[in-house]
Amino acid sequence: MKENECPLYSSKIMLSIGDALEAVNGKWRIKIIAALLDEPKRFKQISNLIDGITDRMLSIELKKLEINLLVQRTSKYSSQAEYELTDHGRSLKPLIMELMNWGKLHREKVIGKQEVL
Amino acid sequence: MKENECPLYSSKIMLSIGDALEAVNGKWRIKIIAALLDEPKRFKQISNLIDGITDRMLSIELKKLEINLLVQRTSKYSSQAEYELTDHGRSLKPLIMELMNWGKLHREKVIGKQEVL
DNA sequence: CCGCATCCGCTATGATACTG
DNA sequence: CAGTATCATAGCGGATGCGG
Repeated sequence: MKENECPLYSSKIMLSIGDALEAVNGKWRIKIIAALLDEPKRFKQISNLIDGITDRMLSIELKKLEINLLVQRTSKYSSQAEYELTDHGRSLKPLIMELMNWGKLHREKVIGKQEVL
Repeated sequence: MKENECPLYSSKIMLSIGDALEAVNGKWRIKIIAALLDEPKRFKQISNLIDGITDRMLSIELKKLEINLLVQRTSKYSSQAEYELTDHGRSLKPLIMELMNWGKLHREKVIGKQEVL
């Protein structure tokens, strides 16, 4: 039975979706990963790329990403730490691409036409 | 300039990601869409497919999905309403597939190996 | 300047009971 | 069956300020 053809609402599927959401959900984590997709960056660089994020949230979310083995912190010296994606983190790239494309589409279709959400 | 080659952290990209996340974020909305991917369903059917969701949350999230034009409610009679995805909602299918596959991978790689998050 | 901790309000989510 | 109303609460996220 091919995975992609089996009932979309099976509980195994829901479980997988739940797992993925847990690792990645919230306002910031996807954006942090997107910011790191091309190359390792330092705290402040990431912070500058993500509009609206506070140091506090960036710090917290980076930690969660480390726990989930998506981001690896390479502390050279103190105050010189760099953050980079693990291979596993990089495996999110297709997902992020999809999200990006869909977001563009969604903006065109829905946002702006109704001024809400 | 090809979209997939341009800097991943450009603010336009971040904006798209933000738009997508807004439409879809939270614990439940992706799962609700997944539950509706194959065919229209009624309130209770959806609720039964999504482990842990309460009537209250399902009601609230369905409303948000309607506002974002992802789900359409076809009220036949009262107490016989059906929910189905709009075309726009269906356009999330590749994203959900990606999420699902990645979630499976993530569970194998990370969850269970460390019992956390 | 870099990252993190404390304090705190607010929003998202939950439990439960109720209505048509 | 298909929701809504009320109440409670954990965690998110912002402001600010501390310690390298």
